[in-house]
Amino acid sequence: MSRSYGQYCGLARALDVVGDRWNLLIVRQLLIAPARYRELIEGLPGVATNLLADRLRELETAGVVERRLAEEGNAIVYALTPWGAELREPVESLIRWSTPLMARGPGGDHFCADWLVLALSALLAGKTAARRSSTVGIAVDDRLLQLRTTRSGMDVSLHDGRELDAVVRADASIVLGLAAGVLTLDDTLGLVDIEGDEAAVRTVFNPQGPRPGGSVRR
Amino acid sequence: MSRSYGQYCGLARALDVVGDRWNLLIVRQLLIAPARYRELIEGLPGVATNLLADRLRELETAGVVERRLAEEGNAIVYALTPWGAELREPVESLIRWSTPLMARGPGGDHFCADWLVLALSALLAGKTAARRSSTVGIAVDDRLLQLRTTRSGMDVSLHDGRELDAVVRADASIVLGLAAGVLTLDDTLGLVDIEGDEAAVRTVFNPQGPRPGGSVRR
DNA sequence: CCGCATCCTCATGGATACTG
DNA sequence: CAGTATCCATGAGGATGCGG
Repeated sequence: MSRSYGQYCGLARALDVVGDRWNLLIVRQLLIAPARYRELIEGLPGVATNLLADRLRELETAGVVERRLAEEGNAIVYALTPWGAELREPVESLIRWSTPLMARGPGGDHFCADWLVLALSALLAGKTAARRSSTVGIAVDDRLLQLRTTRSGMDVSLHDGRELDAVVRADASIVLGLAAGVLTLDDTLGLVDIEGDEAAVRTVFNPQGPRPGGSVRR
Repeated sequence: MSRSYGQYCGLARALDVVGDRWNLLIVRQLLIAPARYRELIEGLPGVATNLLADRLRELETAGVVERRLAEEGNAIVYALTPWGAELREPVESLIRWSTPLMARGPGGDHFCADWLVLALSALLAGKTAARRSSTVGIAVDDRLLQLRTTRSGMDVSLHDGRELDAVVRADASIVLGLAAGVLTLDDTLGLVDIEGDEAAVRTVFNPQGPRPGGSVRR
């Protein structure tokens, strides 16, 4: 790979830059948050260290990734350039497209709760009816994500320590089902733990409110 | 390649299906129009014949592509399944992202005017102010595309023989510049040929009308 | 002709060991 | 910790063959 398609076509030229194996997954990790080399290795199970180094160099010369110096000390942090960050749209489009593939469940695949940051962003965009601002935590495994809704839109990220109006705990596949609209909170009684302001959680995952006849837990 | 990432992540699973080299370009060709094997070879300069056969089989078993029998006779025609056609969104997102890469111009790359069907669709979506319905032809090299605008949106395809309100002729890079909003019709005096209803063309490429002080040709 | 399948060569990816 | 270096398996690319 790394060989150019040699076609004057937007898709072909885009793939010349990000079409090589692992490249878009590196972008995924950096869309979740800037990261150090070691964190990238951990967030990309299966990648070979030399490949990661090669890809980071290629993406840097292409203008997608940049190396920064960490605030504390001399550590290197990789982050997306502004143009690289614009890959959020195509990446989230692919995540939406993959819904039928995710419905099979995890199988034996690796899983990292951080990946849900992008999936939630992709699946909930434009769907959450935010009548009021709130910040909801999503706890999966031992990771905590946060979902902020405002009148102007929503934003998903890793938890940054701020106060949460509510916390939901559930398996990844449940969270994905809720976000994709395949499941409702009422469908998943007993599989989802809610602490705090349940109404805030419903605003995110179940805007139309409880179903006629559905019971509300807790 | 063709090796799975083994990650329970929408992006990784999407790339397991369409991330292999050539796969998304095959999808591109089929988004433009269903095609026969020979047409795919011609629209994918550089692909090896065995690779194309392999990829088509993989995409078929994955449920992205299907083989159909041509109306006349026993020829095989490849087309996208409904799920495969939903790749239009991620593909057009990547095309929008690639705008800086296309601004360099064609260089020595292959070019096929059909590819503009997707680029125009990606770049003009939501931008054309269609006060009235019209059908405009775009002539590049010896190919003719058509662009239909209605109040409900727009649609780009290969010309299907219907009557055209106007025909624009220009180089690919000019057409792309116009579609991306980097160029206006007034910028490109002498580089764009317009026959027929010029107002219909402006509705597509230059909704805000001629610039203050800009002159109108013909 | 069209629609592939085979064969061969070489670049690329994957795994592991190693180094500043 | 942040990468290189090395070796080997795999996959891409090109030419060619072959049945319908």
